[in-house]
Amino acid sequence: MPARHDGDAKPAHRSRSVSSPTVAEVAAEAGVGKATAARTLGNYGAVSPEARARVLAAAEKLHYRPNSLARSMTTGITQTIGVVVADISNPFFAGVMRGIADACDTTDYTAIVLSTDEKLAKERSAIGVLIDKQVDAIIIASAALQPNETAHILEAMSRRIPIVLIDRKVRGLDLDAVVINNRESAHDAVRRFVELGHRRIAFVWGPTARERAADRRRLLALAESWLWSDAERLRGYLDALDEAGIPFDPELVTHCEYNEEVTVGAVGEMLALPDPATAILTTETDAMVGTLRAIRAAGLVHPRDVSVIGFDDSSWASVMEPPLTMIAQPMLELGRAAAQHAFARIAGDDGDAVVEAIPTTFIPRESVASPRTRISAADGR
Amino acid sequence: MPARHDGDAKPAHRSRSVSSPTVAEVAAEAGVGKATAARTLGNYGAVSPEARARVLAAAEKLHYRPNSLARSMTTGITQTIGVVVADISNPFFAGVMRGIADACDTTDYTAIVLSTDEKLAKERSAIGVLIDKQVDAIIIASAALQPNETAHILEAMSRRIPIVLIDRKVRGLDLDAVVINNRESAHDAVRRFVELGHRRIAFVWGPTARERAADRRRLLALAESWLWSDAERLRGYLDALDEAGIPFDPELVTHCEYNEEVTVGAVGEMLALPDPATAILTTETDAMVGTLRAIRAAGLVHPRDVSVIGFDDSSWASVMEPPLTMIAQPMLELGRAAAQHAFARIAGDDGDAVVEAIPTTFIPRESVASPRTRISAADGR
DNA sequence: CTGTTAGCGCCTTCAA
DNA sequence: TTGAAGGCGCTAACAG
Repeated sequence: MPARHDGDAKPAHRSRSVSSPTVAEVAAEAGVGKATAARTLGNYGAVSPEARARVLAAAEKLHYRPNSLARSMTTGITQTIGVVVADISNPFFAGVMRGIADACDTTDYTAIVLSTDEKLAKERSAIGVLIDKQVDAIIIASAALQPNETAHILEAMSRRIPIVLIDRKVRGLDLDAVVINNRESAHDAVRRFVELGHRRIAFVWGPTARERAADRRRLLALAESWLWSDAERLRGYLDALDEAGIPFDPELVTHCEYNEEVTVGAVGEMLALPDPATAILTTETDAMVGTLRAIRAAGLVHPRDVSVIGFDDSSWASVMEPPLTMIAQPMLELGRAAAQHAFARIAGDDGDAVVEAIPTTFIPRESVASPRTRISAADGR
Repeated sequence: MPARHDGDAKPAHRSRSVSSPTVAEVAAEAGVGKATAARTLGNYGAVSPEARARVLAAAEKLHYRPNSLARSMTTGITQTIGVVVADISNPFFAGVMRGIADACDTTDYTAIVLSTDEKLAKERSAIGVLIDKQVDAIIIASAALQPNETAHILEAMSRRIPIVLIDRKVRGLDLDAVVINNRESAHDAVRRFVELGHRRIAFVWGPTARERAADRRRLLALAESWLWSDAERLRGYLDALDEAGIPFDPELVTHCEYNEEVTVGAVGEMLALPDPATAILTTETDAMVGTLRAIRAAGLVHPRDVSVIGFDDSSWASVMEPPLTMIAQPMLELGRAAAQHAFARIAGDDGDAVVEAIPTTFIPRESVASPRTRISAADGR
């Protein structure tokens, strides 16, 4: 015990170094007990105003900053929430992240972000990292489709970490979720096409097709194996078709595999049909960009030859010629709301899981018009 | 000392609960000392293969997971890096963030993101948060312009936290920096205009003007008070003008205040000049979108009436009619490179600060052409 | 209201 | 190589 009887060997060795002062040092400076200093510095417990003032003054003088690691270790609270998304560079998730970040710095929380590229393996390891980091809550846009793919989420739940789903619900998971009203939004867009007289309405969406659904029922069955948000949009599309008594035509539902090039080809075929599409709803930016390229490649012009509406507004949409009618998603609100739910759970709220559906905003511009007479489209050029 | 002589009172009370097993528990299970278990679990020190195997088996059996907080507290290493940007929802920073995140999950680091909205106050508090969280390094796109605005960064440096600047250098700070070759990129773009015969070349950029610079020298002086990256682009623009012997005209340098609406107005004026701009270089997305709107509002068409080139490519640029010629920034590479520098510093590299300039990619499309004869532009419509 | 005394789970001397 | 013991900075439980 060499340093034992040399009372201040260690303090002396460190107190003048770069490292921050500790509660004990502040207490000494203030002439109070360690606990009293700790109480005022961590503001908990009760301290006399007088002692409190002395401690605060000492802390100020010594430039005291609490060691958050030590604090977290004893309290189990890290003031950190983990965010798991497909891709932080995707404008949608970037917007969501911003919303979460805003909510965080209002409440002195801090956010850790992890991207999964929709890969379950990466998602699993992301959850592992967050558990190890002992985040106080997790907000996740999960790529899990089936209940048997949710083990990692259940694991986090079993450790009593509050979890909030964002953008997508996951089957079999009874958790808070913040989503947009996908189904209604798609339904509404298609209805607008219908009202203008369109009957050949196409749906250009993300998921990769494993097979081409021959009929409506089959398609809906397959939808179970796609991201919830995509499936909902498909349902909305079908809802509107039903409502208008328009039969489902598999040739008008085109998979773009979340890829612009694939979209160009797929939409090209759709436009070359004997009875081509006269209106197109796209579910994401790449799909819209690909669709526009396909329209142009076919020598057509929107909205004269084809009307288009797309999910995910962007400032670019307003300078297209003509400007594009879009469905804007409230990304910031989505993120903020998710964070609020997370905070509520952290605070102890153990009520039933709540699903919050935030509405999109329909932004009418000029890419939608009545269909041209079929004749001109068939032999026009 | 109530629990003192009751050897396992506490362990018994917790070992079967939800909390993870500790090194001590693993050690007990493996029948070795705590230190030996700790050594193999934290893989440091030397352990006999035999003991090691037993410990690993025990850890496996008990589902041991190290408590990263406890580990961080004793080692001072958090395996976390902090990222401070203006706005994580801005596609540029979102891309940079993705690059950083990719580098992080290759190296088992984790990233915390904070947005500042270019506000120094928020930046200061962000740095404070990161210091408190004890991140191992900080990557920052600082809004600091003058050496006297860098106290918070110096503070972090004094705590020996490695710092890497990204996107912008900061005057007075001798730190690693990863940026793009702004000046050369702008110079190159303007030179292309010149080569096609343009003489009335405009520069539409972000910063808010405090005053309208009357001449070249004054403008450069003012540039000191703008973000480094913006100032560099301006210099590149002026370089090209000099090279071509084109006199600087203050009416062709328009401030858009990072705002689309402002841009529309400013560019509108520029297009209404007696001797209007025939080519425009924009420094960011909002500026480009605003410029396109202004061009259209003036009843003009690109590139016939005005040629345009802009910084920050986007998939939308390719579907504009005609497609836009753009300067693409390597966002992912920027992020990755910054992370690499951070890791190197964490690993102990204490060489001189290095500035890495990553080149942009010029993407020629169809928004650039030779200027029309002045006459038609002057009284055309 | 206050100070004393224990830990939190880990890494790290140190002596064996 | 190994184990015992001490300490990181903080909160928490308990007397006073």
